[in-house]
Amino acid sequence: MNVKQLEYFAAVAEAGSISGAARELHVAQPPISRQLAMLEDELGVTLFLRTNKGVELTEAGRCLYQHSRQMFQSLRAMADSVRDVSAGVRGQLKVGVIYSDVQTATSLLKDYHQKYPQVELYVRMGAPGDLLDDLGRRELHILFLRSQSERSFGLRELVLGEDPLELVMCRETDPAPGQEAVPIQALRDAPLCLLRSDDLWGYSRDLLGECRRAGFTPNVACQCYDTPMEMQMVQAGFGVGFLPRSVVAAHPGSPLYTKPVLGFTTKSYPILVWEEDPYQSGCVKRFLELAGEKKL
Amino acid sequence: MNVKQLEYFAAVAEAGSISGAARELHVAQPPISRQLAMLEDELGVTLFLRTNKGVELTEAGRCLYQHSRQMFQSLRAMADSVRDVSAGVRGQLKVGVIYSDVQTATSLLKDYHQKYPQVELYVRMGAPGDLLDDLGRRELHILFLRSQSERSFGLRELVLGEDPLELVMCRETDPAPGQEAVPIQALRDAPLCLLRSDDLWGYSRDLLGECRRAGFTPNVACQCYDTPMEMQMVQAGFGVGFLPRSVVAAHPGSPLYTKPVLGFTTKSYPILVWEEDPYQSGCVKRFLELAGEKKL
DNA sequence: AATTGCCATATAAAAAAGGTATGGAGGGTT
DNA sequence: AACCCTCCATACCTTTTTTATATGGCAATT
Repeated sequence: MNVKQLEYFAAVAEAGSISGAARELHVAQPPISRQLAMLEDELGVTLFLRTNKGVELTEAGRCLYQHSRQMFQSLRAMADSVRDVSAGVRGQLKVGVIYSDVQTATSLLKDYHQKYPQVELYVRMGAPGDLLDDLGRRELHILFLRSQSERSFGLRELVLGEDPLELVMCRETDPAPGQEAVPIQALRDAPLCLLRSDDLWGYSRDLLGECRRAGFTPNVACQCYDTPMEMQMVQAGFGVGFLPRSVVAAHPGSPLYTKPVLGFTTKSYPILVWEEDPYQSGCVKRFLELAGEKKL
Repeated sequence: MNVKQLEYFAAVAEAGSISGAARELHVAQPPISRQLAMLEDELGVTLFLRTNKGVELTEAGRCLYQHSRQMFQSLRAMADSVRDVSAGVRGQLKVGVIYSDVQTATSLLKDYHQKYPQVELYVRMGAPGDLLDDLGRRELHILFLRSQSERSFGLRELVLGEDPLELVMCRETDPAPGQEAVPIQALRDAPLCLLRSDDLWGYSRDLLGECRRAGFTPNVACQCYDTPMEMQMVQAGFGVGFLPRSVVAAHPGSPLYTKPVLGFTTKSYPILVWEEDPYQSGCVKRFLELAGEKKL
């Protein structure tokens, strides 16, 4: 059974005659007769009653006609669907996001979803190491990370913005109350809650280095495995945290607030990370395009 | 787009390589390469990533693969469906039944439905004239009628059985209480409820002729257009009816009962009537076959 | 009786698909 | 490092399939 045979068949059914269908299809009459006969042969069924002024569908022919209409529609839908997937209009996009990039990610993903509403989005939050593992296993397409994550070979990245690193505190733990910025010396006695320094974020290390340069070793009250936990600890009064400003700014109702460290200008950069791959899926390509535009 | 192209494509997708699919399909490798390229060209889409040890589906390819599996299934289902319709295993059967044939019809249709459960049955009850009109308009395939209906040209019929014509009465109107059969003379004074004599049933006429031969003209209290109405009138005490025995026997709880007219042997024959047509639909053919077997 | 429109068949021409030979590319092996 | 092996793509030729042309039969209409 052939698509062309079905098309001929449907044309004959609609024209009510073989020669009529031939005129409609701009082919000669005998080929249609023959293809029809072959179709009937293959099915072992009479599809038309041949009368002297045309042909008439049998019950089986009517059945085939209905099915073939659906078949044509399915074929069109299939082609469209495939083209959409290829263009990145339809498909799947699996994204990993570290805790501190939630705001950046949700904002960009919102724009993306508005532009490509048919793409199924899968989003997971996690520690950068886990996310990078999943990226390597091709279980994620794109990660939202921070710039100081360690680089693996074959990964590409796109900087999405910049984010000053600031101290996080609440009123009770503020090491420099009333001041806009905190002098580094004010950290001499303030207990700190930092992200684990052997984790992929490097900025805790940077702060410690700054303190050492200022002549003291700070009091690290707690090492946190992830950003939300650090914020919880800071909020509980364990000490002063140190995070990208936007992370804290994203919780407007929170008692926490941030202040820059005087003279400390190192910044954190939210980045996209993905596998180098010349045959990237359409969805990933479109997403990266959009991210590139948004950044400009 | 071609079914063969889809088959090649699916085989390649399953084998993971073009040459593997070629071995599987017992064709050379280049034709498959070529058909695949043509399919990709037509869709404007890359379906496989060519690697050095085979090929790998792209997202679009995966999409096409899923669709094509469904497509193959639909094609098979279509062919099966068409063959079933042609064989009369699936389809529609539209049947008309006169009032007095309800028992015969339901019994035969029950057997038919048991044997061909996938056929959609449409059943309507009506006066023989209306049913014959619908048969002529091809809105019904088969009628259950009685033998004395007038014959139209091009109609065929099959006798399904025989049914003695008997008087219908209740205790109050019994013209020969205590007797097994009613002598014709007992009808001299009994009011009769008969089916319209110019209707297609002729047996009312036969009874009147019998009375005339016995030397009297009976008292026709009421002419009924249909059998159920006649039974209602008889039950209401208007008079004695005259119907095929099975019609009354089908109402076991009824106060009505029948008795033969002494010496009256004309019978009513339930028949099937259908259009003479060499290209009868499969369902009709199977139904008539079954009716023929049952009769034997 | 002749004409017309329809479908089916036979044959020749065109198109499509398949087969063979071959080359380049990337891995693995010696 | 040279070689071989597998895989895919291309070129070219052969076979098959499909189309077009010509023709005949059939039934209905003029």
